[in-house]
Amino acid sequence: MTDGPARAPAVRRHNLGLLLDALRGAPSSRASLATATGLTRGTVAVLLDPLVEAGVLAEGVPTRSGVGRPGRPLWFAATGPVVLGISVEVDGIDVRVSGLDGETVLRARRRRDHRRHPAADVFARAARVARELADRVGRPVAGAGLAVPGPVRGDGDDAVLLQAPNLPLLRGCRPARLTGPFGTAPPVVGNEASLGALAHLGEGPDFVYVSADVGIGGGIVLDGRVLPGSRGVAGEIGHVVVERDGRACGCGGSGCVEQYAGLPALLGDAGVAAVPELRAAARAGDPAVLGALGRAGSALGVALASVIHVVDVPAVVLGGRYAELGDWLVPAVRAEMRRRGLTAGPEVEVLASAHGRSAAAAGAARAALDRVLAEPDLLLAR
Amino acid sequence: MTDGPARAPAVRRHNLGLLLDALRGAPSSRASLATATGLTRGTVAVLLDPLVEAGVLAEGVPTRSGVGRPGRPLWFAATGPVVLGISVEVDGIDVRVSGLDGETVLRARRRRDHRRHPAADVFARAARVARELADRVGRPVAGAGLAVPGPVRGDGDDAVLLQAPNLPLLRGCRPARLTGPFGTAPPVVGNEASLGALAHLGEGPDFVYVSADVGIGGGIVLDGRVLPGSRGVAGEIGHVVVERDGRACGCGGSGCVEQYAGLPALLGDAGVAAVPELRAAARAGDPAVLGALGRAGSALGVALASVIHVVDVPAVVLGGRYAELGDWLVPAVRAEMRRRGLTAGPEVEVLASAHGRSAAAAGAARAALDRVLAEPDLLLAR
DNA sequence: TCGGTTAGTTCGGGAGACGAACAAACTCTA
DNA sequence: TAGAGTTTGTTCGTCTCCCGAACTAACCGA
Repeated sequence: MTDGPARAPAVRRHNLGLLLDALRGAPSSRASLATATGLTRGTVAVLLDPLVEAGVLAEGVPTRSGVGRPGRPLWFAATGPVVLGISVEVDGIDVRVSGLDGETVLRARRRRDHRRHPAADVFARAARVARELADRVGRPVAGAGLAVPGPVRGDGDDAVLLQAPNLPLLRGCRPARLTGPFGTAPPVVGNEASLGALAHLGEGPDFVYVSADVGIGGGIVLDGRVLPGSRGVAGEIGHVVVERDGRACGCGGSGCVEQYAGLPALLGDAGVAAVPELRAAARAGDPAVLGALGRAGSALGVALASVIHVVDVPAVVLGGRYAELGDWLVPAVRAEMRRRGLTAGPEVEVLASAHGRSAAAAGAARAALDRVLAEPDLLLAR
Repeated sequence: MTDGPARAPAVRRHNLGLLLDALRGAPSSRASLATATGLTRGTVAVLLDPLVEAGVLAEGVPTRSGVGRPGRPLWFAATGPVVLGISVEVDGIDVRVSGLDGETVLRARRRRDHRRHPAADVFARAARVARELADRVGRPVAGAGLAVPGPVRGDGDDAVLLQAPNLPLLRGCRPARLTGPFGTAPPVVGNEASLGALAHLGEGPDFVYVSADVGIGGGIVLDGRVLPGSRGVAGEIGHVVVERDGRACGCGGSGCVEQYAGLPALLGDAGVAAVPELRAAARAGDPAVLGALGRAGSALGVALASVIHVVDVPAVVLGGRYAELGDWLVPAVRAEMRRRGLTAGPEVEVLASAHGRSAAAAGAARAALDRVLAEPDLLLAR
């Protein structure tokens, strides 16, 4: 409701969003929803009854609890609409189907090298895979989120993928037009790291997410929303400087964290070829590998100290391939940040992502869910 | 309208805010406001007539323009309510009185060393000075903004000044309770650098503001609002790292920009005692001083490159004492950012503040104005 | 002087939330 | 076991606020 005049329906939409948001936590009766949201019991009934009618919400038997007439709990129906999270990656497609309560219903990963395929082909295929999965679930689709491997500007059908370092053929395309709509609306399109951040909202409404893949990406979540940036490239934490006259970087600068804590740098420093190997050596106690991990974590800690001084969030989540290396990186990052006046633990928490490589699809589903619950008409349109 | 249920009055408030916002630009007739906002002519009249009645808005004579009945322009009355911007600083109080159109009506600076005075005394005096100024203007006060020299957590009466490096006696106080309300509401309380940023909204809705005084402060403005931070200390750009093993900093870390581009570092490097002297020497072409300015600007550019990679804004404004040194700092900052892949000019603009030392009071007035226009009931309450 | 056009006002209607009243369902107590 | 007390869900009248259409007012041009 940032722009444009408000009319009566906007009030309904707002209040319905409030109710669905409250319902996200646990099943509740109309009366408890009323006290939770500040609405009247009557209003709650008027707003939710159409959704019960439409099969979006299910109504349980009265649950006795203390004195008075017991309330009948409402929850998101197990046969009601779902949202899709779709992540288009260099080497495949990752899809997740979630219920409106956020629970994962089904997930799948299809491996395929996308580097030689044109944008229309890649996104059409992604959409097909996602729709097949939804068909298998047999529940209507209320919306979708689409994670893409590069910065995005604009929203919905007009969203354009500005560049894609690892998939040059996708550059400049409009992903939502290539997939078509899901339910009645185009998918929410976002950068994979930005959307990946959203998968970690359980950690709180404010945090920084840093994810390593080929480069270092990230997302900054403030008040439950990802910082978009005016050109769609916010959260490029890989190019935060840790040493002004340090190693040359592909961006043209020198001393960017990516050159110290990026996967290529880390693997090179450790003298191994791939992450699983690195993990195994670290677990075996290889001192050279442990040293490399400590140095990478320390560089990351320097960069994150800068970031946190700027955006002031109380938590850091390490994701992507970093998640697999959390046992060694997290302590190193913590130590460096503590050294820089940010008391890790009570003040700034540092932790490894529990999602790992599927964070983008999970976050895309979450973005779709947020959209649908904020725009509940999408649930009744079909 | 982030939280809580929406009722009919919220719609009115929203739409009235929309109208006043549209009116901020230039006088407009009811009909043109209607087309600008998407409301009906009738609705515009219903919403604005009480404000005309109350003397907040003034109505002009019909202005003939083309065919048809000419509209009667409305604007913020020159005798209507004003907002106050108050900045409490180490060495004095800066106050600005602004009309609802944002025009400055009156300003004043009272010098006084605050270091030995307790918080209650300092803020009571600031409030008295501000109220005196408002009395002299003879227009009612609709609201105020209060800039304080340290990080702030909370809002309104509950806002607490977490610390004040240069005025230790103010630490932990609740400024809004010490000044009392202005109009019917407590002042908007914010950090001087955060609010100072708001003074530069003319440059666009998204930018980074960096201000040097004793330390380096800053504010990040996104979509016209200052990033608050979860602990009230967002925008601490002074502690962005430029050289991980560089000079030790008071924050406990090492290599923070503040140690390279802060005023003490800059003056020490240049071998002069104060900013005016520095300016004079630079203007005279003193090579040592020019070198020091170049080095400081370059360090600042490194830090700002990091910041911009994180928050992705298209402009940087140098304020505080930096503003006076813009002629030499701006080119150095630009050069360093360009070197790091951020094309200064078209992509990221770098410029010096036109407000200089009065930015905090100006920004505080702007914050108050935004609050009042978003909550137009404040205009009718008195 | 009379259409054409735009501005401002008035009035009926609709959307949506509130509050009070009421029926339903359960617990507790005498 | 009956009734009092309590809480839930529903219904209905009322209020606020907006829209759209109709009407009057004011100005231009032929």
